[in-house]
Amino acid sequence: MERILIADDDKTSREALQLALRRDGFESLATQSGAEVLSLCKGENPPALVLLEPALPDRDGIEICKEVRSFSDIPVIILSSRDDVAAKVLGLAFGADDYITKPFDTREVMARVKAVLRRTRIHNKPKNTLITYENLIIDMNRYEAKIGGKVCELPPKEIELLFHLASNPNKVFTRDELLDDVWGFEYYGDSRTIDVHIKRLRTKLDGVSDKWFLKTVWGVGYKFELNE
Amino acid sequence: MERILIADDDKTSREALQLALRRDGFESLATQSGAEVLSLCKGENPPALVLLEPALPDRDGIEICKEVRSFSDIPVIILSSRDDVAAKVLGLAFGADDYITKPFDTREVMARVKAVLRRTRIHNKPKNTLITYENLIIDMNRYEAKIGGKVCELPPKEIELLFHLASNPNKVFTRDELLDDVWGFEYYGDSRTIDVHIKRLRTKLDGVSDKWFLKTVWGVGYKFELNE
DNA sequence: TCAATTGTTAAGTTTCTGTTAATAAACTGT
DNA sequence: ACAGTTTATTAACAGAAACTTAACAATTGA
Repeated sequence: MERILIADDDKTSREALQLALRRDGFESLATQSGAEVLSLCKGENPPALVLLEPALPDRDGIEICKEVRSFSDIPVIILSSRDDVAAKVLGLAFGADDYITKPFDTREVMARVKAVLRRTRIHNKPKNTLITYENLIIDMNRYEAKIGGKVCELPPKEIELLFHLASNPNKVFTRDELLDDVWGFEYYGDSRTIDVHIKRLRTKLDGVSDKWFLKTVWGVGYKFELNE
Repeated sequence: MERILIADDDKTSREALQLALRRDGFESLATQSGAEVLSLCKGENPPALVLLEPALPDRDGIEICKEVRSFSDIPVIILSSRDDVAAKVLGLAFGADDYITKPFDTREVMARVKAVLRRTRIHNKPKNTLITYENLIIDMNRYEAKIGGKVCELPPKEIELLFHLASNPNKVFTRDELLDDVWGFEYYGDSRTIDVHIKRLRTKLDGVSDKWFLKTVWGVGYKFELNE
């Protein structure tokens, strides 16, 4: 779930935005302080996007935008008042991704939030997308695996798990590492889940090759074992 | 002969520009309406460049610039008044290629027009507008598809989507990527839209060939699957 | 205006995913 | 080697998530 940070000192706007965000399945987080925007963006778990009112009490919004841009790519949408053209202009000049004029229609805000997230998501997609071994090809571009020339349909979680293991052949991963790497940082669930997915992969890759297979490392985790 | 579109509500400017353009061997075309700028740029025979005064009577010039950029690469030069800094900056932020401050020297305008055209011509390499596979031809020049020799009428969005998918056979596109690539960055809409268009395409291409079809990649997106 | 295209919504269906619990296997200390 | 303990395998189920589809609403252009 993506978290959106709302920085606005007007309570009414803030609440309207939080409500709209929640309705569309976003997590939200509000502050009135520019300093806090910065510390949240710098912190452990930065928001996916910032909705920024440029006239915050403690700091100039444009400065905030500039500074956020100096250390991260977190997208920023400026929530300027109708007549505050200067803020819009400067914001965009300093790297804001969009602007919205107050008073706003929350549906428009949501649409723009989604559009900006969509745009920014695109260019951080994985680069290295193809792995080939003896009679095994994993192509994350096509989202399919070829085993002995035959295309094997694998659901997303399974192919991602296989891809991750096969990207580091012979390296053992603990279940916790796999949950972090494949399921993602914030996943909270039982690590037996891994076992089940390994099992499902195994039944599909069963006896295909003796050069590679999914090996259990007892008491530790799993690895993609590759010989010769 | 390249055609330049002048969008300005001031008759004096317009005539000065038209004269200068003609003298340098350009065709010109003038309007006072923002809506017309858009329809001309979208039309059959779009201009090679737009000279845009941001304060048009019917629409905000910046919006126009943004919108033109959302569906094409036609270069735009902003003709802002001396004190309208906001328009300049916003215009550039939204993809304008240059700006000129009024009152202008027509020789300077011509120099910039030529410079911008030179720059953009380099990028506008001829695009591949024809795709052919086993009994499928997509001709984006004519905006039509032939399937088994028979012309199949497809509305614009559908053929654009099909063309884009078919341009990268077997590659999976997420809904977000398709919205960006086919609908454009500025599109604010729901990604379920993709599903509906896929469905419409499918009913039209149904069972035409077993060499290719539109495939759902569960949890990821869609692809144009091509065999052999 | 009408008709065609495009976008939205919601119900219905399919596929996948995580959990549980029973069973099997591997290790441990004696 | 044995009993006891820990860990892994497996199948079955329930719920969640994703896709399909149809019908309707909005938009666009003739």
